[in-house]
Amino acid sequence: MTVIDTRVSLLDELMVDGVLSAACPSRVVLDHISSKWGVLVLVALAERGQRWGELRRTVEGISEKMLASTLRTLEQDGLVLREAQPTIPPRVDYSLTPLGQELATVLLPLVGWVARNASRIVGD
Amino acid sequence: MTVIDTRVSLLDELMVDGVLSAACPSRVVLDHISSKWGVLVLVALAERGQRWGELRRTVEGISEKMLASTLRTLEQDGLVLREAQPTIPPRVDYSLTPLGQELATVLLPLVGWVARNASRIVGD
DNA sequence: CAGGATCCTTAGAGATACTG
DNA sequence: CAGTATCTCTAAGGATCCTG
Repeated sequence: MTVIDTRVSLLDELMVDGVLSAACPSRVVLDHISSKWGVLVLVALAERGQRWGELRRTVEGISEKMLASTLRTLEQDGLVLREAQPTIPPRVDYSLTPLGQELATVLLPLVGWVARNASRIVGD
Repeated sequence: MTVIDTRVSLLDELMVDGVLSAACPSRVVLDHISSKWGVLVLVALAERGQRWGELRRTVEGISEKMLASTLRTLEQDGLVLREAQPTIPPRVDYSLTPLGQELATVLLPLVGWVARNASRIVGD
C-alpha cells in the first residue's frame, strides 16, 4: 500500500498552480462562474434544462437584468446552450452543454459541501 | 447492472437545491469564496501554509488591502488559521484550518478543471 | 514585516419601464 | 414571454501613504 502526500499530489495532478499567475486565462472563467449569480444559474440548470421564466423563479432573487447577462456570458463561454423557438409568444430553453455538464461534475460537490456546512461557517 | 440518472441523484444526494432559495446561508459563504480573490487565496494556502509576504507574491496581482480583507473574512469563516508571533519584526503565518482543508478537497477539483479548460472556454 | 487608514474609481447590481 | 434600455447607486476593488 502506497501513501502519498494528499495535498501536494492534488495540486500537481490537477495543475492548479497556474491559476495563481496573473496571466492565467482561468481567472476570467473563474470570475464568470463566481459572479454571484453564475454558480446558482449553473446549479439550477444542472438539475434540469429550463425556460427563461422558470429560471427566474428557480434562482430566487435574481433580477431580469442579471439573469440575462449571466446567461449571455455563460453561453459565450460554451457552458450553456440557448435554444429559441420562433413562436409567438416566444419560448427559449436553456440547458447545459456537454462542457457545462462536465463543469457541473466538479461544481456540484463544492456547492453541496458549502450548503451542508454553511450554517457551521456563518454561525447563524 | 443498475443505471440511475446521474444529474438528479447528484443534486439529491448533495442537497444542493436549498442554495437556490434566497434565504439559504450558503449564499453568504459562496460569496466569500468567490470574491474574486477568495478562491485564489484558498488555493495558495492549500498548497502550503504561508506568511503574509509570501502570499502577497504567490497570489499574483492581489493588493495589500484585498489580501488583508480576504484573509480576514476567511478567518472569520473558520477556513483560515492566523498565527501571529509577537516578535519584531512581526511574523504572521496563515494556513488552512481542518474545515478549510475539507473545503479544499472539493474546491481543488473545480479549480483544476477550470485551469485545464480555460483556454478552450475563453477561446484565447 | 504586516498590516491600517484614506481616497478614489469603476463595474456589478437593483429597480423600473418598455417592446417584438 | 423573453427579453432590452435606462437610470441609479452601492460596495468591491485599486493606489498610496503611514505605523507598531
